[in-house]
Amino acid sequence: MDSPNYGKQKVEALQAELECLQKENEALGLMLETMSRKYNVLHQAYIRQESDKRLGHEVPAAASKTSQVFVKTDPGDQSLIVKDGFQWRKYGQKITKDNPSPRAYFKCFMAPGCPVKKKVQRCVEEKSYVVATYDGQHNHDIDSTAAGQPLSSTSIFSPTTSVAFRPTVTLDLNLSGSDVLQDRRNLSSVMHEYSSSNTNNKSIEDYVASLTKDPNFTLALAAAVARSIKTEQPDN
DNA sequence: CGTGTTTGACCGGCGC
DNA sequence: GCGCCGGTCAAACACG
Repeated sequence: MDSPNYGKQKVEALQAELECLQKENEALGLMLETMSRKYNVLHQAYIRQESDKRLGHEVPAAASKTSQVFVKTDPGDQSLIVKDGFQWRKYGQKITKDNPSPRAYFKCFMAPGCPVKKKVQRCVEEKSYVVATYDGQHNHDIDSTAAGQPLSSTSIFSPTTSVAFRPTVTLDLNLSGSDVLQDRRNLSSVMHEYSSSNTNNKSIEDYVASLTKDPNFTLALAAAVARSIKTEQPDN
């Protein structure tokens, strides 16, 4: 068992695992950075709203109707299609200054007069992710039969406030009312609970059940979980 | 031929 | 006032 081949295979396996973890870490770092930026924007907006309230001004509620989700896709797939259970009609596409990838504009047409729009753009730093920004609230229910399974084959991270849509796989990383350090703790807490086999948290089990449907996510997560368990329990 | 997508033109907001 | 940029419109085009 201690043959050179066995050692070589072990090194290769560890290198592959390390590479996998590095990619995972890059993606998580990117999301964290985005969340931090979002938090700063939201915090400034919150401060403005509070000062407006003190001055007796009415605060518009429109700001709370925007959400942003990260969707893991095939990096080679340029379609910018996010299956979220709603029916969207593309009405425009633009190249923006801050991102060489085109931004696509969609309107919801599942119900007449539905005001919801979304913008979909490939993430500038992590090409395997697209960022979908939802604007407005649906005036109708989701039709799961209309557009295939909603988001079940993709990995979703929702770093901001959520609107009334139904992601199957959503890590609620709502930033409002918390600080960045708390979000870091929440993120690591989710990963920790994920790695603990004796958890009684039903929602985590639901997450696992949903995420295991995605082979890519399962593969990457399994490596991360294994690494996490080793770190937590070096004796084992 | 009907429906959905593409893409250039246009418009309005914002910063300088 | 001007220019830049993001968002929207609508005619042309593609496809079933």
